[in-house]
Amino acid sequence: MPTKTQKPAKQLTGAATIYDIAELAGVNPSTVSRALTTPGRISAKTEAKIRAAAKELNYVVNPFARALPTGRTKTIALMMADITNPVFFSVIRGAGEVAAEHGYVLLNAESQESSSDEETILQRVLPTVDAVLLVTTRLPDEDIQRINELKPTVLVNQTVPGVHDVVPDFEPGTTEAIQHLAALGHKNIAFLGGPITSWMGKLRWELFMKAALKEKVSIVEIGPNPPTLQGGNDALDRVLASGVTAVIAYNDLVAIGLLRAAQARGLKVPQDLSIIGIDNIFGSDFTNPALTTIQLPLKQLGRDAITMLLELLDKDREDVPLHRSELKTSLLVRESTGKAKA
Amino acid sequence: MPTKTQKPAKQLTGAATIYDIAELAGVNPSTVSRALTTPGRISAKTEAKIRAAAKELNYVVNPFARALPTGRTKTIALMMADITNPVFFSVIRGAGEVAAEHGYVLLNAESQESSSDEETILQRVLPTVDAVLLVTTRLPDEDIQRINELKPTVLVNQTVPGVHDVVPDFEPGTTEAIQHLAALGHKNIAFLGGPITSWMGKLRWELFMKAALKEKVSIVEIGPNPPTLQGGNDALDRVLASGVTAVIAYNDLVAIGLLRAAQARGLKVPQDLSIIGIDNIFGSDFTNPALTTIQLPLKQLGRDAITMLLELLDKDREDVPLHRSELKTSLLVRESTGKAKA
DNA sequence: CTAGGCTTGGCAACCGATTGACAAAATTTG
DNA sequence: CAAATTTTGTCAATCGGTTGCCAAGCCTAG
Repeated sequence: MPTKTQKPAKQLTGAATIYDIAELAGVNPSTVSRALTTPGRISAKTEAKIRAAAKELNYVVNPFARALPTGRTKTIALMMADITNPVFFSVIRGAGEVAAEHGYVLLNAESQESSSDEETILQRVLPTVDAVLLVTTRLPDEDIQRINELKPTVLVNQTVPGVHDVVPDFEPGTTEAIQHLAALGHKNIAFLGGPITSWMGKLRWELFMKAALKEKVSIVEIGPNPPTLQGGNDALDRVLASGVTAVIAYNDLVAIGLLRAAQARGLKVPQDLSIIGIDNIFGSDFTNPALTTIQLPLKQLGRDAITMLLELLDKDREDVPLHRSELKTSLLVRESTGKAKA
Repeated sequence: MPTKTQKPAKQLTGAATIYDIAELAGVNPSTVSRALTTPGRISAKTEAKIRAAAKELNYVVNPFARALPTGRTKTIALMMADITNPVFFSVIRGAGEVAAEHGYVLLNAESQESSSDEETILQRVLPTVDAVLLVTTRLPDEDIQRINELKPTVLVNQTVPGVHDVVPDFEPGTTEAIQHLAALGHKNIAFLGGPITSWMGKLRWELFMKAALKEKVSIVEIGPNPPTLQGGNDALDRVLASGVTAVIAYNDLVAIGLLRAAQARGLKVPQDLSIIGIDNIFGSDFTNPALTTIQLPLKQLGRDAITMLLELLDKDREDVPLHRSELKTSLLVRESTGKAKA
C-alpha cells in the first residue's frame, strides 16, 4: 500500500491546482477543496493558511474540473435573436451585472433570427450551462418547454405556458402615450403594427385600444409592417391616407423610418404629424426632432431575469412564481410629439 | 481483481455518455471515444455501429469532460470595454459567424471600461477558453502580453509588441475624407480628438495631418474630448472659436453630439459647418442631416480576427504573421458635409 | 482521570472523456 | 502453413476538483 497519493499536477493549463496549494500548505488536497468551498468546515487557522497559499499561487478554480462532479458550471446562456439589435443592449448589460455579482458568467449567443440555428446553438451550449435566458426567441413553444425541462429557463418579454418569465407591465406607458396625445388635441391616432406573428404586438394593440376607448379618441391599426426602418418608411403612404394626426409605432426603428420618410416628403414633425416610438433604443435621441418614446426598463428587466434564474437555481424550482411583471413602462416625452394640427 | 470496469454512468446531466453508447454497441468506452474523435482508427464496421448507437441515444459530448484531459474547450473569449457600444456589434457578429462555422462558441465579456474589472473577468474566464479576442481593452501592454503567453490572443484595432493583431488600414478613409472636404472648398479643418490615451486617436491624427499636408489644407486638433455625445456637445465652443468650416470627429458619437449642439445653437449643417464622423455606428443615419462618416469594415474585422485565432490554435504559432491589415476604411458620404461657407 | 461527543483532516471513489501501451485478431508474406 | 506485420480493440491512468465515510484529536463533563 503506497502512501504517495500526491499527484504531480502537470499544469496542463498553466494554472495552479489545489494539489499545488495542498503541498504548499502541507495539507491534503481535499482539505483545500473544503476550505475553499465549504466555509466553516475547516478550522479557521488551517483555512487561513490555505487561503494564503492559494493567493500566493494565484489560484483560480478550474470550472471544468468542478463542473464534472457537480454539474454546475456557473455559466448562464443568454440567447437572443440578434445581438446587434439595440433593444437587447441594456438587457445584456443588466443581466451581465447581476450574473457577475453572483460569480456567474454569461454566454451570449444569437440565433440570427433563425429558429434552426437557434436549436443547433442551444444543443451545443446547453450541456455547458446551468441555466438559460431566452430574450427574443424564434423557437416554438414546445421547444421552449423542452429546454425548460432540461435546464432552468426564463423568458424575457414573452410568455409560454409553464415557463418562467419576466415581462414588464405595458399598461402605464400605453395609457400615458394615449393621454399625452389626447391632451395635445389628437383625435385620430394610428398604431403602426409589427410582424403579424408578434406576441408583443398583439398585446400592445389591445392595450392601446383600451386606453383610446377610455380617452375617447379613435385609433386604427395600420399593418402589418416589418419591424425595421424600411418598414416605417414604407408605411408613410398608408399613414397619410388614413388622415390621422398622430402615430404610435411598433418600435423605435419603425418610428424613425416613418419620421425620416415624412421629413423627406416635406412634412414637419411634430407640426404636421406626431410620432411616438416604443423601446427607447440607443440612437432614438439622435433624430431631429428627438423621438418621443415609450421606454421599457430594459436593464432592470435583464437584472430581474437573472435574479429569477438564480432563485430557480437555488431553492426548489416550485416556490418561484412563474410570472414577474412589477416593472413599469413609461412615456419619455421628447420632441416628436406636439399639438394636433387644427 | 474484478473485471467489472463498466461504470454505471449516473446520468448527472441527464445526457447520454460514451459508457451508454459502449454498452449499447457492445464495445469498450474508449473504443467509442476513438470512433467519434479519431476517424480511421477504428474499423468502419464498428464505427458505423457506434455512430448508430450514438445517434439513437442522442449523444452530445460533454465539453467539460473533454476539456479536462485535453485542455481544449472550443470556446473563445471576446473581451470588450462596453457591450453596449454599437461599434462592437458588427465585430461580434462577424466573429460569432466564423467561430460557429468552426464549431467554436464565443463567450462575450465586457469590462465596463474598468481595467481592474477586466482583469478579474479575464482571470475567471481564461481557464475556460482556448483563446482570447481583445477588442477594446483598457489593459496595459504588459498584461496583454502576459495573457498572450497563457492563451493565443488577438487584438482588434490595436497593436502591442509581440501580440497578434488585426487592424484596418485607416489611410484610404482618412485621405478620402480630407480630399472630400478639400473638394468642397474647405481650407480650415479641425480634428476633434478623443481621450488622450487613445492609441487609435494618435494614429488617426497623424494620418489626417499627412493627408491635409498633401491636399494643402490646414488642420488643427481640438481636444482631448471624452468619446461620447457629451464630449462632442461640449466641444462646440472651441470649434466655433477656431474658425474652421469643417470638423472630423474622433468617432460618430462625438460627431453627433457636436451636430446636435450646433443645431441647438441655430447653426445649419452642412451650410454653416460640415461634420464627419468615424465608425459608421448604428444610428449614425438617424440624424438629420444623416452623418457623413468614415466606415470601418467591422464585421470583416471580427471575421478576420477569429480566423487568425483559429490559425494560431491550429498550427505552430510561429508561422502566423503578427499583423494583418488588408481591410480598408472608406468614406461614406451622406448629408452632413457640404460646400464651405464663402 | 476517563467516557462520550464534536471537530477536523485524510482517504479514496467518483464525474466523463482522452490516450499511451499493449494484447488479441486479422492479414500479409516467406 | 508458420512467422512477421499490421490492424483493431481493451486496459488503465489521467485531467482537477468534490464529497461520503472514517479515524484521530480535542474538549467538556461526570
